[in-house]
Order: sequence, then structure tokens, then C-alpha cells
Amino acid sequence: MIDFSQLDKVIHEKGRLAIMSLLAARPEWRFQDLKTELSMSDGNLVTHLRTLHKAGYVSLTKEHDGRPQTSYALTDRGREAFLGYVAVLESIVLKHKPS
Amino acid sequence: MIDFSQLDKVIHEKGRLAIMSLLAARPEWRFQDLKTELSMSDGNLVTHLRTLHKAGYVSLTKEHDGRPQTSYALTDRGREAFLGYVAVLESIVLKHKPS
DNA sequence: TACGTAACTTTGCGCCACAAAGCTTCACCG
DNA sequence: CGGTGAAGCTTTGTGGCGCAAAGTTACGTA
Repeated sequence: MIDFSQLDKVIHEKGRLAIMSLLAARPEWRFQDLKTELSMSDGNLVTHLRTLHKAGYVSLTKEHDGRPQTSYALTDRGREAFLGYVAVLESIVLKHKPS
Repeated sequence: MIDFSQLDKVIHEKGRLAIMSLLAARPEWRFQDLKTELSMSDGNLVTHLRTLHKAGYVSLTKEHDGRPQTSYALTDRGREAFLGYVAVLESIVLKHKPS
């Protein structure tokens, strides 16, 4: 049986799942690029990133080259949690995918 | 890119995802069995099932052999929606699964 | 000095998951 | 018959959360 209680509640939300997927695919993302890519309001995006940060899943670095510029990245714990989440997805897919 | 907006909001919730997974794996489930399997309060379970029913994803048949007894099953539309959902999961898995 | 932009924070709204408790219908038992 | 218990469902209440819009702060530029 699949253990759905293992589905990390922090990751199992469309917006944050999309963020985690982007962060997992590239080592670093600037806030503006995330915002553009996700078509998300800045307030909403910041809130999701804060939730992920509080969970220890993402780190942030603030710079001031000209305009202020904040970059986000997955922590080791974040990557681990994401891979664990993906593993649950995989078990669902394997069970139900036709063919 | 993965289109997260395609993640069906009705299915993308732990409880209902678990229900859909069970219904997809066996043609018919009695209410009591679902409740036992999912360790969910009956009120909560009924609410989720109603949501799925309103979406046209599950059908229900009421019988009265001895005790009242309601059975639930996936509709064609429900199966289609679930497979579509699983397809999105698969794209996530394929993109991020190590190896 | 006025303006614009990045990155937040605050506020407010509406929805929803969840549990607990109540209701209704029926079968069984004295 | 009247009581008991179980199945299924509704109601009520609470807390949390996604989301947008507007306000805030800091800084760099015209």
C-alpha cells in the first residue's frame, strides 16, 4: 500500500511544488526569475518561499549589485525532502500507470 | 516545462488522492472498507466523497442488504481525470528521479 | 529631490480540511 | 411494541491557508 501520510505537506501544494521543482533543476534562482517563470504575485511568492525557508528546504542570499537581488537555492535537506516526495509520486505512478 | 496548473485541484489533496487511488485499484468499495483503510472520520470521508461525486469522478450505489450499505466506484470521467493527474506526476518523476 | 524598482510585510477575504456531535433509517432483540 | 445499536449522512465550529492588493523600506538613478 501507498503511504499517503508520507506526502510532505509543505511540498504538496501546487505553488510550492512548482518552486521546488525549479530549484531542484537549477542550483540558484533569482527572485525575479522565479516570479516570471511562475506568473505568481510577489507577495504570494515570498510567502511560499518563507514557508519553504522555515521548513529548512531553501536558503537565500541577498546581494546588492545595483538593484537589490535575492537568490534562492535548495538546501541539502530540501533536496532530500523533495526526492522523498518524488519517490512517493513514483510509487503512485507505478501502481496506476497503464501499460 | 511541467504545467503545474494542470494538476487537478479536486484530486490534488492527500485525502482525495488516497481515495482515488483506492477506487482506481479496485472496481468497487464499500463505505466501511474505505473508512477502515483510510483511518478517516466518517464525516470527513463523506465530505471528500461528495466533493468527488460533485466533480463527476465517483458514482455511488445504495443498498439495504441487512444494514444500509453504500458502495463507491470511479466513473469513466473519474478514471480519465485520475490518469491525467498521474501523467503529470509521471512528468515530475521523470524530470527529477535520480538515475 | 522626486521617482522607480526589488523585496518584503500587512491586511483582508474566502475557501477548505477536519473533528465532534446530532440526525435519520433500519434491523434485531427483549 | 419500545429500546438499542449501527450505517450513512448533515450540521456546526474552528483553525489554517492560498491569494491578491496595497502599503513599506531601501536603494540607485534622472
